[in-house]
Amino acid sequence: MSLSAKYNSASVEEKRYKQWMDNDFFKSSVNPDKEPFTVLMPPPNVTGILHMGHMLNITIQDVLIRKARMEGKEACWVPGTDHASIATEAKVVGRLRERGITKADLTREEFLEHAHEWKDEFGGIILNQLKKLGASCDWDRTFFTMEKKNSEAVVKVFMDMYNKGYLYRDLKMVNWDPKAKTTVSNEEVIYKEVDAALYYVKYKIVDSDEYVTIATTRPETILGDTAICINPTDERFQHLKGKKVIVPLVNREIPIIEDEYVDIEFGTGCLKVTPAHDTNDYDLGQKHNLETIDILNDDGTLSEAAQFYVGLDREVARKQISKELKEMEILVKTENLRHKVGFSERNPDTVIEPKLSLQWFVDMQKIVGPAMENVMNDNIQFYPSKFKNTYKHWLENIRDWPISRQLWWGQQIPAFYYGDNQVAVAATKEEALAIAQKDSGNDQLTLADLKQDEDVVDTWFSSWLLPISVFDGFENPNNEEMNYYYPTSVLVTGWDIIFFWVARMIISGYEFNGDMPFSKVYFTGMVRDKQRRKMSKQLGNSPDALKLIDDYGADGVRVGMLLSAAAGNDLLFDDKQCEQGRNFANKIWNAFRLVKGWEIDESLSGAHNETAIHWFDARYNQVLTELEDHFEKFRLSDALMGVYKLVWDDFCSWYLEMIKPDYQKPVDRATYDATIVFFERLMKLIHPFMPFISEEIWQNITEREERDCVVIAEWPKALPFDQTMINGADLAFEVVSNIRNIRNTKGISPKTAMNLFIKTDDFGKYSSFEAIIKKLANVTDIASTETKVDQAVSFVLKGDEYFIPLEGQIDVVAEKEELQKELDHAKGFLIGVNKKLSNERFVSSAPEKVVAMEQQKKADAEAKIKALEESLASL
RNA sequence: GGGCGCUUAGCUCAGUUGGUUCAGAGCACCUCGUUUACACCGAGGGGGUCGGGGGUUCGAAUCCCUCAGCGCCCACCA
Repeated sequence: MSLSAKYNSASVEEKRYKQWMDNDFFKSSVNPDKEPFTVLMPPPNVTGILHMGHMLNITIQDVLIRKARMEGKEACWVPGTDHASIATEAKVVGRLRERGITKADLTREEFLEHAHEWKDEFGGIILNQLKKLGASCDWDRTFFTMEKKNSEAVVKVFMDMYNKGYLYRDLKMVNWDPKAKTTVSNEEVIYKEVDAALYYVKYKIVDSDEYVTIATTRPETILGDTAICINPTDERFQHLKGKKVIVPLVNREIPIIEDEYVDIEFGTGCLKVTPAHDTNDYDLGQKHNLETIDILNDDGTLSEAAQFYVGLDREVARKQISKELKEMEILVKTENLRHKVGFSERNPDTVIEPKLSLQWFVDMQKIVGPAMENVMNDNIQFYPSKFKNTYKHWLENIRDWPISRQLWWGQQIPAFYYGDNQVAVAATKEEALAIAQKDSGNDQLTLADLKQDEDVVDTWFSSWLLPISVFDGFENPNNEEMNYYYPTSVLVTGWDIIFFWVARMIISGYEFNGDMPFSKVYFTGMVRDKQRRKMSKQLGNSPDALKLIDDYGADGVRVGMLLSAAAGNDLLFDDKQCEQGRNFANKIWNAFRLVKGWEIDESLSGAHNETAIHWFDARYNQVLTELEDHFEKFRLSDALMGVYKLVWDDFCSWYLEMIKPDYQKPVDRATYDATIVFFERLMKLIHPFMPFISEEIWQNITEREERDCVVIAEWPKALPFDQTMINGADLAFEVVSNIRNIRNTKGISPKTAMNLFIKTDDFGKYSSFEAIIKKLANVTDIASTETKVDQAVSFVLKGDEYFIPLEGQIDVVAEKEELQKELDHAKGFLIGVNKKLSNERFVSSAPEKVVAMEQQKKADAEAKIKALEESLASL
């Protein structure tokens, strides 16, 4: 069989993924004999496409799931997609607009038809992309947040919370997205610093020729002013108390009120109050019984109530009004002001308006208790733990959650109104009617008297239930799957949705199922570009994920993502990292090619390569031990790097070079078999990180049964390892490196054989490594020597002295210089060690181990100095 | 305005309770190499007084204080 020198990822990936699927390796069912390992995938938006954040997130989950599966756990990874109410609706509206249709022209039903059409067209594309990455989900469990099971959960929870008094409907200041024309929660508002103008406008005082000047960034809201406010302690404005002013343009008389809230230092010290369009102003309005004039329509244009500029967008109106004020000569001046303005998370160019609105809210205070406690006491562990602080801060200051959205794409609120704004909350209109009749004592009410709330719930009101709803825990509490899979094992998600999702899932887990939804949370960082900019479509700095897979292979991309992904740290994405991953795959592939090319000579008997085999076995177990520790702490990049070096350095550079037969010579059976076993063991370690190439090699390194796949192979157990062997090899490797270095500096070809003499107290310790040193450093003979060797280059390691005779090639002067340099360094080192050891306080306070170590250092240094001095003297 | 975090080699970062292996890794870089698995490679090598200053200690990248710079989150200042 002839294998290409380049690993061809494309031809392998599809074939192997199909094999796994055909054998149902990713399927999971309740199995009491096994420990469950459950992961709920943070569902990507149903119409989304794969981006770098998904790649990172999915890769990490897949690594954890695959390892757990190999460890014999019942690995269950539940995939799904989110209906993403506001985002998807925005996309659908955009598409309709392209076709010349506006949402207002459609009925709810018609609109939903378009939305479903869109979903059917684009939905699920992303799930297929995840497969390309190798995601080993139980696809039979694929959920969609708007499917029946999840919708019913939402309705059930809504009713439950309403009945418990955790939900209420109220007229409050909310964040309004004028583009999507819906309320959004605080978490959906992104504050950005922008340069704005601060307008100074004077208002005429009633029955006086005087004016009072206010400062505002939003002159258009003047039309909704219902008071001017001063600080009662402000010396400058004592004479204004009890007076009234006239609002420009609309010529409305409004009072001057007093409140401590006003900052004397800011602007003019006079504040105009617009209760309908500012949270603080609203509070002032409540406190001082002010009229509320809402001058904005839902789409952000001025309303009839504004009287002027009706129908004009507020931002355009601002400019025109400021111009008009100037013409009226009541615009005193404008200043530049840099301040923060809230934008919509989903429509990043849209400024969020504070708006007074009747909405459904969750009274969060009533349900946060266990969520706080169980994270703080580490019942639920955060990785990295620093996010506990962020979490704590948010919970401590938690606000009520506005959950109604003025959208159609989503779960419609199960509230039915009748009579004089009375409400019945129920799953169906019929049930609502019964409640309504009972509550109102009016059995004349009919279905026609009930009207269901037009709004839908916030997307997150559906996703916060997922850990329970995906296992049908609302419809059938305590069902078999809930009992087995819940709580899930680990949640892997970005820190940016810690409030949106993580915190709320924890709250709902305790509230609705009495237990945590997961025991560990691994927070991934944000994927940024080399300049630390967040990857985004607008910037065009996000690479095409599928193209990356084409270019570097899924395994290569996974390695690329993982190498720089310490938990919680943002990672700076660079193609270079994927290239490294691809190169690694290629390296593995070629090691495989080498071994596959060997001929076995069954007649070669006796001990061959025993040391090499014994050594690599020890190293393998050493690295495996470290690996388990890294996994324990979710240090996946360290874990991968450990495997990377074990394969590349220990296995390829040392082990294979040690045992490699001469050109076109056969290998003995024992060495061959040991090498195949090592390959199998290495493929197991690689598999969670690089599933495809590990499977391909697993299948081809030896004969396999149909279902004998590395994906379900048993994860190796870390065994005790021979540290003495590892130390011995380290010394031998150092000798080899020193000799190679001599070749390099002296310009001696690796093909020129040399001899090695060692001056040591214990020549026996080299016996195991003699053959290895000879082979790797191209040394013909290794001999012990009592004295120094003339006409030789020397080096010293751990008190032993090594000589390479190089007659006629020794530059005595240069050699002397080098030895002298080394000697000086050793002497300096010795002085330092002696100083430490002669310090009584050090000797008496430091632990014995540390002192002993220093003494060993001293002995080593002394031996080295002695050897160097001898060499120097004889040159 | 509150809170959190960061500053270690050219770049990205590890350094767990202060003490073998503490100054590391990967990449990049330099030199050499058309060696019979791999140039997506091999061999070798050079880079940092751990942001500045002070303190605690026998001993500090690690603990404390302080200064400087950077990043993030939360919060209604017009």
